[in-house]
Amino acid sequence: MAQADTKTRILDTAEALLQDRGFNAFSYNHIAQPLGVKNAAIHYHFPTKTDLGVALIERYRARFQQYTELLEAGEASPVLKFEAYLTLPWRYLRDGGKVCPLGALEVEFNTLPEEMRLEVIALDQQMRAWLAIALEDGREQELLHFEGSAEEQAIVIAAALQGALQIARVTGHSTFNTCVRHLKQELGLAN
Amino acid sequence: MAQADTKTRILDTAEALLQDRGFNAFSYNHIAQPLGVKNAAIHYHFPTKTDLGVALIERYRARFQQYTELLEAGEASPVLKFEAYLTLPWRYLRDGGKVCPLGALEVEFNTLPEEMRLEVIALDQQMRAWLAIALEDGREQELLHFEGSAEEQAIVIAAALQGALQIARVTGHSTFNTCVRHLKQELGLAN
DNA sequence: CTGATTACTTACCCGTAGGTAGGTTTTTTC
DNA sequence: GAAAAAACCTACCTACGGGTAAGTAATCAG
Repeated sequence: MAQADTKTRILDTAEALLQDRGFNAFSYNHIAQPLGVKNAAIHYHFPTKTDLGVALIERYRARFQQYTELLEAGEASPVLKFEAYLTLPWRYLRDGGKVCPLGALEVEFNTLPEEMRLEVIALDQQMRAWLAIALEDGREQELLHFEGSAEEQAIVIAAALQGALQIARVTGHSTFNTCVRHLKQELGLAN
Repeated sequence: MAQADTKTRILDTAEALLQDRGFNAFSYNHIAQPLGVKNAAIHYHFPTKTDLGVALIERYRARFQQYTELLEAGEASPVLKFEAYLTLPWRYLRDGGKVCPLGALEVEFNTLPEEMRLEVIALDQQMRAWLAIALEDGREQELLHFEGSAEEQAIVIAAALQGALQIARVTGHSTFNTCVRHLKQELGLAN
């Protein structure tokens, strides 16, 4: 816990690799080298790659939790919450054309160890459940407009954003912006 | 070219593996074993994995080409074309919870050799361009309703389907159906 | 000041990945 | 029916994957 926290730097590097290349496409050495450390050092902090994967997803979850708590504490409006949700993939795209971690993990889902799968499911539900509540609140306050259940709407939004991030890799960033604009319009939001 | 065409069976197996586990997560042995053949046999037909990958995507392209030509020949209406487009991911999902090949390849895009990347881009554009034309025709004939350009609409549809297939892995098949229903409604289609 | 703990390194191990060289069998071609 | 081409198999190679054991340097706790 002295020099800039190696454990955190490992997670940071692994996270970037996950969203850049996928979980199966990076190794302990891919993490170790940029940190100027040997791969055994990674094993010291995360004995197996499964451990690392689980820790990664748990950190996403904790971060999302904090993020939403901050929004709740700030009495954010449903519209702001929705836009805050959009900010996440938007940052991924801007930060080197990264992809949504859930998308990456879901594509490789059948190769993941059970422990990681459970975390993926938990993260997916956590995020979409929160979005659904925000959407429902927005509709009740007549700020957002849509038909069907809020859960269904949340699925469509999550799916579109996830897919858009991926397609943006081959078609350019505008793809993502197009999707966002479309989703906003659909919900009756300006611009 | 005698006993059921090994080359085709290799591509079939590789295709299933790609959509089940991703490109980096299967090896020549994963293909060879179910075919009752040694991995050198795969190398005989596809010297490198890149060759195999390129051949795979080219086959997707050829198949889509045939599929659309059939629809054009049958004078399919824009609505039928749109529904035919929906059929593709729907089959993937039914066929063992597979994922859209484009989604899988895009997630791993940064790990793919240049030759494969070019094919991915070509497949992506081929599919979305065709969809866009169908959508535009549908709007002109007042069968489909949407705002903005058809290309943009095609992006949103492709992204949503792609993402929905992935999310369906952790949330169940209904996720995908929800998205499809939503997209149809949005275009002004019944059911 | 010492013993224990933390955070590593060095030096391995084994399995698998993609790939190759050369031989063998089967099929085709003339 | 012989030569040639196609479709493999055997046996291997090297590189890298995840992972481990044992040692070391530095810090910390009493």
